[in-house]
Amino acid sequence: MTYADFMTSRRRDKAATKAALLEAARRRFAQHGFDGTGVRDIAADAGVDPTLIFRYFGSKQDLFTAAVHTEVPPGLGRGADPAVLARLLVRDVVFTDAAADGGEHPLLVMLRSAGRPEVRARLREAVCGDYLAAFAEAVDAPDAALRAELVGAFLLGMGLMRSVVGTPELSEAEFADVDALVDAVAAALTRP
Amino acid sequence: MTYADFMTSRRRDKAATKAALLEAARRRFAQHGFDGTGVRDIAADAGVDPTLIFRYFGSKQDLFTAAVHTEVPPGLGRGADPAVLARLLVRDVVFTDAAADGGEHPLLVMLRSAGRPEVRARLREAVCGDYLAAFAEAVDAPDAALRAELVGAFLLGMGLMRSVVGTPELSEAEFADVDALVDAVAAALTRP
DNA sequence: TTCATAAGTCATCGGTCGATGACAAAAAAT
DNA sequence: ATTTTTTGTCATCGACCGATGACTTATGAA
Repeated sequence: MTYADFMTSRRRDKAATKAALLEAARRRFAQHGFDGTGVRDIAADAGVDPTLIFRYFGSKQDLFTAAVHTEVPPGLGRGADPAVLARLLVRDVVFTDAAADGGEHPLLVMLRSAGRPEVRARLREAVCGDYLAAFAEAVDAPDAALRAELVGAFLLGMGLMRSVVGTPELSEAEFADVDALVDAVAAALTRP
Repeated sequence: MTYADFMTSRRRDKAATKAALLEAARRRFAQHGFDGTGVRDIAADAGVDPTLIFRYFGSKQDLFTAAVHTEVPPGLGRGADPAVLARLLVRDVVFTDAAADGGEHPLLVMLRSAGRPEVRARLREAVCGDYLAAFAEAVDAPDAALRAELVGAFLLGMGLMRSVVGTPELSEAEFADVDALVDAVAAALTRP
């Protein structure tokens, strides 16, 4: 049931309105970036009056922040094997189903709006703090941090190829198609 | 000698003005994206009147197109070893000196403005046609195209980590620091 | 020196943007 | 049934943006 359908049956539901705005914002921001998206666009997608954005979120920037707020790392335990960590992340964030999960992954959404300094700072924070730290700890080498960043580069690049560049093979691929190759790359980067 | 210095000594030079606009545009677009950059910003950086953009390039969009116009692939010969091809590209496009070369590499500039459909189309064209094709030809495997895209993802991801995310190790690294690791990844992806 | 033209400047337009505050209507409380 | 509070709507503002056309000034040929 879409939000519009909902509004025809039961009207005036603050929580549902906010949720609809958040999902619409995530989609718009992911596709067109922060600057390329207007509050009127988001509101139209959500079937809602544009001014509700300011009432409920304060500003367009605050709505963006709320939309890309990522609930920290999933269940990636520290100290695990870096290669399985990489495969886990590829499965869960790179090959996440954008249609099902209420929009694209926050990291990719931020990536498309990285022109804004605050967004870039938050992105760096999320990538380095939440994700790369786990890798760097798990790698046993003098240049562990560099290797971790290279693993991150590979994953981010895959997400980019799929959702931004739209390269033919990767866009259509399933996780199983790349599992072995991801494992090989992660092994090459984490085993000295 | 900057353009401003030039203007104080010898004035009214169409070619120099166009060049200054192109360089300023490349820098601004790379840092803030197409939507985040105004014609007045570019003109101010170039020390030039904003209306000259329209006189010399037609529109902001046309200036962008001219700024990211990439002079096709460098000297990457077909049929070479994929691993040395990868290292060559990493050295020449990922680790290109943004300060020296008149701004960032066109691919990264486009990446930051990928919200616009025309830009995304041109980016896909450049990535797939000019770069990945050479890889796919050189790889001898049934899934050569997919492997080539994964190599591309790795390179693009590295560029992104350096210029957008600003990850600490990769941002400060020299080509020599990653040469061996890049070679290892390329080998893992291209040798079955 | 004069004058034609190339190069740069100025004033301004219409449109869109984010944001505000006054207002209307629907639920909920009394 | 009346009042209160929540939820959504409307009109509009000031700022900025890309773009245009008329105007001014420098340059180089005659």
